[in-house]
Amino acid sequence: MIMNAKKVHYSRQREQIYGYLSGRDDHPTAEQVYIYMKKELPNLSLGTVYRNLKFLEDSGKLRRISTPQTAERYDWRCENHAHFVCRQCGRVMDLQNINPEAVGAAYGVTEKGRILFANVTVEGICEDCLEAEESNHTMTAHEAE
Amino acid sequence: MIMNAKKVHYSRQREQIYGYLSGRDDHPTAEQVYIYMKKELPNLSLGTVYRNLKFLEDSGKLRRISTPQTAERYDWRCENHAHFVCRQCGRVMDLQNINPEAVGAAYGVTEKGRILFANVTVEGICEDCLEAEESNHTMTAHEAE
DNA sequence: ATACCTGCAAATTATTTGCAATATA
DNA sequence: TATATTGCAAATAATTTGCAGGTAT
Repeated sequence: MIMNAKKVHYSRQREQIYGYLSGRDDHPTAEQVYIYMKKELPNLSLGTVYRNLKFLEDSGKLRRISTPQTAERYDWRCENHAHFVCRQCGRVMDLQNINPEAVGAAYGVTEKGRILFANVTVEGICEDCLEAEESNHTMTAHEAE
Repeated sequence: MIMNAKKVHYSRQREQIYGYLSGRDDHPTAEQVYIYMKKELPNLSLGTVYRNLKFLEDSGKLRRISTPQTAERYDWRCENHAHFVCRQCGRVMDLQNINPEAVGAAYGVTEKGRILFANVTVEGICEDCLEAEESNHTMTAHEAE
C-alpha cells in the first residue's frame, strides 16, 4: 500500500547544519557540528543535530563514515570515495573515488548479493604526526616497549 | 626510560574467550561472546569480556572490525583482509586478503605518512536477504516509497 | 608476597526518543 | 489548522573503570 509521504518542512537548523558541513573536507562528528552551530543558533540542541544528520543522510545529502574511533563522522561528499585516517591525531582525509562493484570484484565477493557501497579506509600515521614523533625521539632518546 | 613490562598472568577467562573466537568465521560482538561464554563460565562478567578482548587485540591476537552497525565485532584472523557486510541482516563475511600499501597506492595516498592497515568493507544485501525480499514482494505486491 | 585478574556496579560516551511548545505549509 | 520540527530531558546502547577480593607466579 502507498505510504503517505510526509511533506518536509523547511527548518533553519537543518539548512545551517548542511551549510556548515558542505564544502569542508574535515569530516566533523555530531558533537563538533553542535559546538560550532551553537554559536549561530544559541539554543540549538544536540538532539536536533543528530536528527538532522540522520535526515540528511537518509535523503542522500550526507554520508556517515565509521572510523576505528568511536564517534561517527559526516561527509558531504556523497560519491563513494576512500579515506585515510591517522591513528594518532584522528584526522580523516579524502582519497580517490571508488567503484564499489570493482572493489567487490577485486576482493572476491562471490555471492550473488547486491553491492551497494564500499568502505575503503587506509589507516596509518599522517606525515605531521610522524614528524612530531621523530623530533620527540631525538629530544628524549629511546623509549622501550 | 625502560618501562617495566608487566608480566601476564594466565586466566581461564582469557583463554576461553580466545578459544571461542578462534576458528569461527562469523565475527561476534562482545555481547555475543559474553552470552555464549556465560554457559561455560557462569559468573563471567561483561567487563571481563571487554577487558580481554582489548587485551587480545593489543597483543595482536584479535582484530576489531568496525561496521556501519553500532557494536564492534571481533575477528581472530589477523591478516589484513576484506569483509562483506549485509545491510539487512548484519552478517559479516570474510573476503580476500589485502595489502594495505597497495590499497593506499590504488586510492591515492599521497603524503609520506606511514601506512599500517587498510579497512575494506563491501556493503550490500546478501544473497539470502535478497531472496527473502523477493519472495516477500511476490506475496504482498508492491510497496511505495 | 606481589601483582595481575576478576566480578560487580557505577560511570562514561555516543546516540535516540517522548513530549509539550513552536514554526512551517 | 494540520503536522513537521524543535528544545529539553530522560532513556538506551556500548563500552570503560574503580574497587575489593581472588588467583597466578
